[in-house]
Amino acid sequence: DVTVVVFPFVKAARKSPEQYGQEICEYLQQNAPIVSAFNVIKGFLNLSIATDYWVSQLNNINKEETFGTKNADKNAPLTMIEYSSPNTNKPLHLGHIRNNLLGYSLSEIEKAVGNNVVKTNIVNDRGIHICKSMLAWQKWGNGETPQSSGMKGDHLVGKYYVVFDKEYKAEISQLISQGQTEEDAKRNAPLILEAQEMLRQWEAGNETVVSLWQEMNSWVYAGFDQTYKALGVNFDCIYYESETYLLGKNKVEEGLAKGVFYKREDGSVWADLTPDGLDEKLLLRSDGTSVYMTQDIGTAALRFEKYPIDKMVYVVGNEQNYHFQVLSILLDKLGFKWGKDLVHFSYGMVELPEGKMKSREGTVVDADDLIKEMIDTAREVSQELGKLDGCTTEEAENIVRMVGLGALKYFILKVDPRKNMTFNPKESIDFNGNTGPFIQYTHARIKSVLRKGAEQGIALPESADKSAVLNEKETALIQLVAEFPVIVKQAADECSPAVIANYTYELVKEYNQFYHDFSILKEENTTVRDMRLLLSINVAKVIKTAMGLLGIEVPERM
RNA sequence: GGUCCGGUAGCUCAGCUGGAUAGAGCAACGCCCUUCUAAGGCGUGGGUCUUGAGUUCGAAUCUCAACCGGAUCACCA
Repeated sequence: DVTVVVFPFVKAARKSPEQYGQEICEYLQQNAPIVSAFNVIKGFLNLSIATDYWVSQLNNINKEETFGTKNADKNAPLTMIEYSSPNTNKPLHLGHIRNNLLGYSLSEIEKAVGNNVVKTNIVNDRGIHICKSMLAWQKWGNGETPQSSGMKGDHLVGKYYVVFDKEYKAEISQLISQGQTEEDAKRNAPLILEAQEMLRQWEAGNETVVSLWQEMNSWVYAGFDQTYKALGVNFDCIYYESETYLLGKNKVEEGLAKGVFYKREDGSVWADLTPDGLDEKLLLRSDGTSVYMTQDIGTAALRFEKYPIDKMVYVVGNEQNYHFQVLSILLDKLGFKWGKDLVHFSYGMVELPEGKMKSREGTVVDADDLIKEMIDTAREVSQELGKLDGCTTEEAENIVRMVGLGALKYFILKVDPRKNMTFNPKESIDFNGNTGPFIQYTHARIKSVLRKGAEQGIALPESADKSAVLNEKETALIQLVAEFPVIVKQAADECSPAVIANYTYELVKEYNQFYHDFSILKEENTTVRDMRLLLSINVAKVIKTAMGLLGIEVPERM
């Protein structure tokens, strides 16, 4: 009799031959009544476990200049990633931070798997919301500027957006007390009428309005640049809605001519998506002006004209799932072959313990405030622990900045991007446990060992000797390090920086145990010592590379 | 109401392409610095993986249903 045993090999990659062999043997003992087969397999596995297997793995790893990161050649596929897309009427907040970090990390990961990447941004620099800030500034600003007030430009403009909202609400409640319904009051309040008039003036090219608009936007851009710089994100090309919002109209007109869309009696243009299981969608208002969707069609067309894009990724919150579903179908209907292929990287919202952030209710976590708080906390912790006592102020500040930002970025990137996440401002972000600083600390520790080694005249090894005997921690570490390129690939496939974050944590945890249990420089057997040094060097390299993919810097000491 | 997403320890999250005793961190308690950085390591307690059926040798993982929570369905962006 012959019994065929099918054994799951799926997880085999993460286990050593010893572990895996033992598993197979145990399984067979329990499940397969074939003693001879059991013995054959056992014998085979014993043969396959060469003593120098893991050492040679380590040497292979060491030969790779970088881990899973290649320099893309010109012919490699081009991925365009859009992220950030802020409105220019208020400063960036925690939601934007998540968007920015995900977008940036995603582009780094795309590069790491060999693609060319163009990072882009669409700035919503026009519309009624900007007019609200402008109007409030005109009425109550007394000519205040970033220079005169010392305020960051985006915060200044945001302040007047809030002022508008306050005054607008006051008008509404007054109108309601005069007997109007809430709906009517919202529509008839003098302030909103004035803002709408201002938007019409802007579209008509009124010089005063346009120059005010330009001035206030320039304040905002200066502010945004500062925040982007602090966060360490950047863009290869930036699109402005004011320059692209009319372009979609042509495409819609073409679609209308082709009979893809239809016009209603009042002159508005619609797409009928009921065959796709969706509703009807407005594309041009009855007065001929364009809406959000029209603009996105135009911007997409513009981008594809300029770049040979193979993959277009929109990093936009999951509240816009419907929008991108529709956009994809519309582009397809218009005959753009890439319409169906666009990727909406739909990330979850950042929520506070009491619920969603609402800018109107002032329950937003401001990006600049948060960044500053994180760095301040890092400074306090460092001082308490006396970690940076030997450093110059400049060095210390740089390290403190890296650690504070590392804590913030890792906190956000370690969770699955698709899921909503909770941020509790009262319980500030931790510096212990599964955190950015924990990982940075391990890197600094390794660097410290290497420095000490150099001081003692121990040369850094080029390769490990095959006679080195490995302990369990060491083989586990080599396995983890060797796995890194697979992880990067997986992160790219799943569009998930969190995969890299969680892997790095696992690696670092393992290294800390090793570090605690075994000494490196004090090891008397130089073969073992060199192997450990080589292992440490490679762990540090992986940490640095992996954190780099998350946009997190790692210090040499901390 | 239609569509989509989620529900794992007190809290924040991994694990989900089916596989062994469901893992971390935080919080609580206890231990370890004359030894390469204690932002570290070790240990203890803490679970009906929302519920119920189904498929399977085997389900946190796949299917269906229910319950709970969120998003979305604008002549806003």
